[in-house]
Amino acid sequence: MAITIKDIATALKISPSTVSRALNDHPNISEDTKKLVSAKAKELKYQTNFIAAGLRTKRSNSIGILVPHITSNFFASAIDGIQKIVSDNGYYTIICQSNENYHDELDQIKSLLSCKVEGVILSISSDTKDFEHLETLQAYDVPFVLFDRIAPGFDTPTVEANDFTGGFQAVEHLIKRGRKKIAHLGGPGLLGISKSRYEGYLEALRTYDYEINEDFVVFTDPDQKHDAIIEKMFENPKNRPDALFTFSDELAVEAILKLKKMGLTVPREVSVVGFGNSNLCEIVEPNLTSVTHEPIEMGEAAAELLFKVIQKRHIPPHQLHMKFDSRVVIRDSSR
Amino acid sequence: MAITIKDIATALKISPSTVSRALNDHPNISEDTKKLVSAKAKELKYQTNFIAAGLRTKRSNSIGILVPHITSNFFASAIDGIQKIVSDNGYYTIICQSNENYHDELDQIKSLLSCKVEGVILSISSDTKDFEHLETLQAYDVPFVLFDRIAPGFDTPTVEANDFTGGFQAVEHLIKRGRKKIAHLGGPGLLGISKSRYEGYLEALRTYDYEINEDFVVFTDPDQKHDAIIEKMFENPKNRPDALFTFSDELAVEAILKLKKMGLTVPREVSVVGFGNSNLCEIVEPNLTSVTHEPIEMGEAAAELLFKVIQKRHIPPHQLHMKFDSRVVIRDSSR
DNA sequence: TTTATACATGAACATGTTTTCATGTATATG
DNA sequence: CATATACATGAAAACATGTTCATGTATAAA
Repeated sequence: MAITIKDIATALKISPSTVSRALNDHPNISEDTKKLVSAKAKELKYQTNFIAAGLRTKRSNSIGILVPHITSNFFASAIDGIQKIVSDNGYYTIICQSNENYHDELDQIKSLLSCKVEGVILSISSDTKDFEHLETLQAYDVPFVLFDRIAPGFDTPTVEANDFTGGFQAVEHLIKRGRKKIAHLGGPGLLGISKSRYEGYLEALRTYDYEINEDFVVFTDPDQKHDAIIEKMFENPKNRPDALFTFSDELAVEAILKLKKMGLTVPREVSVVGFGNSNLCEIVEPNLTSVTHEPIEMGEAAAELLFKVIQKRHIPPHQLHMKFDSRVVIRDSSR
Repeated sequence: MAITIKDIATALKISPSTVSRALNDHPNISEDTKKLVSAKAKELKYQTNFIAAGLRTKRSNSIGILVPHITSNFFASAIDGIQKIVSDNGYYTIICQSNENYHDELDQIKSLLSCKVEGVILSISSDTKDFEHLETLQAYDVPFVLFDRIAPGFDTPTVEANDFTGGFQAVEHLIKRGRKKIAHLGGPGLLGISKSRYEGYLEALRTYDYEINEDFVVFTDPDQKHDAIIEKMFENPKNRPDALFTFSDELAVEAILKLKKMGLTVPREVSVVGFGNSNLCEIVEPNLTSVTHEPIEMGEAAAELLFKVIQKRHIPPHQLHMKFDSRVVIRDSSR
């Protein structure tokens, strides 16, 4: 049987209230009894029952994290960053996955509400078109921070990469390498980050007076086979792109593998630039040039923002919507 | 303000007890009132307060997962498998990382105890020498399942890969390819799985009457630089291994990259076999031959076992300690 | 001496649910 | 008709904690 504050109370012949206050370092309690209580607590190996405490205070000491999937370099590392801050604050995390699926996302939000999490860090799925569930969060007064993939029109902090400039820089880099026909393999069409990276691509082309060729742009689904798309994009020798900027490193790797299978050499015939600067970059051959995307720093920032909201501390306006700038890490795939 | 069972009760002019029973599908409640209650619950968007329910029932509807780190292909996928079963059972998970660090592991166990998780799936860190914290779990009557990396001598279910036969098969494969001097880059020395894979390596050598050369075996630390180790192992042309079996795919990839830098061709001069059959295998050049290690299936099995213990259902002895057999997936790195 | 004030503590209630025990009604059995 | 039984429900306790309110003591101020 687990021991409670009552046990400590009877052992010391004082009231449970005093024990509770002593443990919570309440100013009304004398130093003497505080010492007595904490000594006894240690002796009896007392562990706070967070459930009971939470029921009373309506605080669960937990926050929820909802991401599309944890088996992804970016999100796994982001969670890493979040958890660091969260445990520093004495909280714990409940991690949920939406599997890039709107209905799962809804369910998970509901279950987070049932757990009475005090806040949520969330990255919307590529399947999500409407945002009623976020309104539900607001209705229940559960603060949340939108992470990486943000939903527009909510008065809540956001943490994202500067996808636009990231895309711009990637393409600018290819242009400066002398590439003339630059293609783009985009992400899921519904996602804002897909659009932003694509806009960056477009803007770079415009800036350098490049012609925009719609055949050179394809948006992809996450669970789709991409081989055929890549093949189609590069099969015509007369009108073949000589460079490719992809939405993610994963896509870039797929592309490199496929291009090599098609007998095209990277980077000589086709240069490739990915997005994410993940560990894959130094494994694939040739090593992949990529745009940085800092999951750990972004995760930490998101968690810190969330705690500021939870603690109702003031957030200076310029910190409310954080954009992490990217840079291009040049490797062999575009040299 | 969140809606409670009382709100439903007053709205329907019945008692909270009836509402509770109706929601929990208690047999004493008539079908009519059940329908009435669930309709009202839906109308008011009632969400069970798991905290309050948990206080009463001493059940938290949560289980803990404690792994060395979630940013690893294997553990991320394992968590995926676990979560599938867990959410099917109406539970949620609290995921903690030990960062391969014994003290963090202790802390996390304590915090899981405070959260009153009903069970724990855990994979010990490579730093863990003693197992007092597991005795604490037992003392508090919290059931746990040891996952992948097991601690010896506990009367609790275990789920692991058959690392011994995995190692054996990997090396047997290299032998059958005609390799004569087979080296082994092992995992952290304290881990049972490192030892088992190494034992499999040894046993294969013995079975085929190979000489055992101690210079060809090195155990590695997880946060150590491995380049120097690999260089040393292969620098001497007179006594250079012609094959390498590594503890993990990550190590194998590191080895392949380093070997190529050293001007050695894989697989002609050195064949390499990894362990894990992760997504890296088809990215690295040449594609990596590897031993399968099924994280999703193992995760599912662990979760199912844990629920059997939690529900005090009988576990047939042969299911108590599950070993997942591996097979060698042959790719270019050993062809 | 009386009154105010600070301080340390205890009694009792509140949190939202589940569950035991009690209760009342309707039906079946003797 | 009286009693037993099943059934549907309500009242109240229980879970472990935090917190409000009350209380008593000791010290300081008038």
